[in-house]
Amino acid sequence: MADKKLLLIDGNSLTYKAFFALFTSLERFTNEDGLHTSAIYGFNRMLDDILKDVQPTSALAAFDAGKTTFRTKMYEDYKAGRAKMPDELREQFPFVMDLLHDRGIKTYELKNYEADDIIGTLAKEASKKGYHVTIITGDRDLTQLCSDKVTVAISKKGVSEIEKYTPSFVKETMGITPEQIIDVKGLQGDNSDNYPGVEKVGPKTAVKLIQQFGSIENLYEHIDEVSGKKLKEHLIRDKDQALLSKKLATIDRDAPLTISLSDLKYDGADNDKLVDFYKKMNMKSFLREMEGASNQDAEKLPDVKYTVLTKDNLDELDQLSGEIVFNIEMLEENYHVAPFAGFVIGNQNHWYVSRDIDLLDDPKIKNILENKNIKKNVFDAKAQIVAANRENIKLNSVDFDMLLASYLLNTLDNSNDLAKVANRHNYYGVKPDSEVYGTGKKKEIPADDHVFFTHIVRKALAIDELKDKMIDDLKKHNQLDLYRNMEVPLSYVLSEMEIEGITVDVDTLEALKSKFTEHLSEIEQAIYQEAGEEFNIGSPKQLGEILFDKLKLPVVKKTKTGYSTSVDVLEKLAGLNPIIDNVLAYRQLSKLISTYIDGIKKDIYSRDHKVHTRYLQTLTQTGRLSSVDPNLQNIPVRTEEGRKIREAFVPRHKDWELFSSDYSQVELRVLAAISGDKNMQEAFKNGEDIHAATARRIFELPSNEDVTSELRRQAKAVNFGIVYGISAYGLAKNTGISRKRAQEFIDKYFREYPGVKKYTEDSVKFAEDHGYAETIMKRRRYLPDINSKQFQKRSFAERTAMNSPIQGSAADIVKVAMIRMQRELKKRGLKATMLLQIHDELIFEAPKDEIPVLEKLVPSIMDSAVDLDVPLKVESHYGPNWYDIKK
DNA sequence: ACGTTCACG
DNA sequence: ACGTACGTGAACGTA
Repeated sequence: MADKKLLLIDGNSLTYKAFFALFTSLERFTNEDGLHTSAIYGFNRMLDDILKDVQPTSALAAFDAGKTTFRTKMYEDYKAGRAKMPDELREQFPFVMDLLHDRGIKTYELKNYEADDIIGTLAKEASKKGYHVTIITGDRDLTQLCSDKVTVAISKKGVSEIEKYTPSFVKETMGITPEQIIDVKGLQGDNSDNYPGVEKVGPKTAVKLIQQFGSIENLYEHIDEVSGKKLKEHLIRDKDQALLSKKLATIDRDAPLTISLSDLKYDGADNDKLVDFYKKMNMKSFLREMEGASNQDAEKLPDVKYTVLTKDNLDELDQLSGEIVFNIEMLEENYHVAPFAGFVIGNQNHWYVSRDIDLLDDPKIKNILENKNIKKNVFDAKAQIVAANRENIKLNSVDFDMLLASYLLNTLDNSNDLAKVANRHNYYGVKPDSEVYGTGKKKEIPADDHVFFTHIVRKALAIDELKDKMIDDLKKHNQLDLYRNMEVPLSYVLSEMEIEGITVDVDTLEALKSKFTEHLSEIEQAIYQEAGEEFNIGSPKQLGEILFDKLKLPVVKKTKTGYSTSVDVLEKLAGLNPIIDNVLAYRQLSKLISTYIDGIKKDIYSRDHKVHTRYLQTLTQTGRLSSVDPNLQNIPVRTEEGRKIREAFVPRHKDWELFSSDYSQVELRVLAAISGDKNMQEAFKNGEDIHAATARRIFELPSNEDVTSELRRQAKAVNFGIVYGISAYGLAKNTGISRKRAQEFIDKYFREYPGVKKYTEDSVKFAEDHGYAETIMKRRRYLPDINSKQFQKRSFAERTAMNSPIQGSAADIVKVAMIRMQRELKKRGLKATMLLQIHDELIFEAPKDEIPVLEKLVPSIMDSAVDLDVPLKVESHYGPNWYDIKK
């Protein structure tokens, strides 16, 4: 006889888990009746995985029967004070049960008992009868049911990750046996179930006590052996509570069930009903999977018709007008150099394709692409503009960029794979690139014309199909202005900057390299001397062994894998052994050589001696840009040696100069403006040094007294802390002051800047209510963890809620300035060219005689980019290279 | 592929 | 009791 396998599903817990895992996507999961379906969807995903994994012969889903249970009789406040279940979740429960029935799984609830007890009772009975039992839940407390016959699978983050607990795994992760979980819970209590345990005893202490004494009962028999006077007092005083809490935590394994194991046979789903259910729920991906499973080769992707373009049928394109989809297909991500695989152009009346990119150069196509009256719909406008430019075509009038729109709607929906983005917007008529092209070494353009052309046409069709809906969604978010007047125009600006590139002088890099290399080998020898042996200094592992095992330096911090040897650790050890300073110098030099000399050299194009970075416009969660291949936003500046790297960045013509303008304290000004804090606004309006002004306030210095550099430094740290979403812990750690002192600073700061205090509270509240944070230009960042029960997750989301509007609004401002700047340069016919953006700084190259113009023009455009209640301040510098840029 | 370290705003 | 300052990218060593 086959193995008997029972699957027990904690219905309530998994539905909850699924709902919150997909919380950010709540609005995406609805059916035609307006029913939310996120929890149903997530639940089904988990169910799929666990059914595949376990292959049960019997199954049951248990649910809670209601609020009152035998536990509320024992303790009135059990689970009291819980946040009310959101309506969007409550409405989904009946459908989760329907789903289970259609999938052939019974559901069961029992008055006065919780789902846990049903599961505990059946698990006990089944293991006696020789079943292997798997319990799937989101609740760690159920691990108390683990045994050699019972595995508890806990769904972790998301809907797809689970962790399986066996008795040995419980021991390993928690340090106690499954049976002891209730003892630990008895001592520590449970906040979410609202019972107390023993005062001042948390998880750490509870586990330690139970490891020592085995159980609560035995602990109280040997109460005299407990070390710690206060601890003992608390234990004695709260004894009754501890025993009660243990009882509350204990799952009842003898509940009076009215069903038996023989009722739970599992024979798989009722496929017809399930198809109907998925249709009703608008769950196309599950439908497709079912259809795929029943009919392997008939894929339910749209059939597409297309014409293969040749030199001889280009006249047909005349019929294209109004708006078209256009896509040059590239399999590599760097569109400056990626080989072209082919292209698609057209609309739903007619698609045209070809592998021959040179066709684009024919006026019959070129005129369409350059025609400003024909709207272009694309996926990743900047990539398409740059790619078209390689064929000497100006791709005018991009109207819809599916990637950009998706990113603005939700910064997390920014995959470079069109199919993934389409799926996020409930469109499934296109395969992921990986399925058509393969991945890694095997990635290639399909040799079969039909396979390749069908795929790129389906991609084009997806863009066309999704345009109206996504534009409409932008409207609903109030983001149409952000999309049309900021991000799309910016794509053009960035493409021009990338195409232009910045010149790098290789000889300067080489000269620096030989200097650095010489210095490096001296330091290397010194380190070997001091260590008494040769080793790989670049290996944190070997370095750790030398410093902490051989030289016996004190261990300050550990990482997951061993000793930490990071800068802040080494700086604490600096006085103890001269080797430390040498290691720091070694690290700095090898970083400069590998990343900024050898690294940059790899990215220089031989054709023009320039680097052409790509700005990623749809990556960061705040709205900033990032820069890759190479990253030009982190070229060294803070140390003199590193700064020298900047000598190699030069204007493209002799006698030209580099010109740079940067915002001064833009983030603090944004904070002053959006918080409305009068005191901080006043300081900026009076042109004060904000860090000094802050120091005067928090240290209560007379207004005419000079601020010492030390006090200014401390005030600056607090200002930074505020921008990052302050906590006493973080401020203390970063500045080296005590946590108490840090808290005093923060308190004083908030008294002096009450508007800022209100801002921090309001921005958290806004995120809690709306689920996202927002910038001055309506850029959004969703914060799913803002209502998390886990302190760490929630705290992080709260800091993000404070920081994102600040960092994001600053990013908005720079973007506006860039667009206006580019227009102004063109309008005035200047030769000056915008080359780089480094978050709060714009860098140009220009003939010397245009420098006086730029000195006036750039700051005036930057400081008037937006209208705030606080003035923006801009400073400018120029010189013959990026290093010698001076006032 | 992942973690650590370090470069920038 | 919890234990992180916000946002990035590249190189390297280790698995």
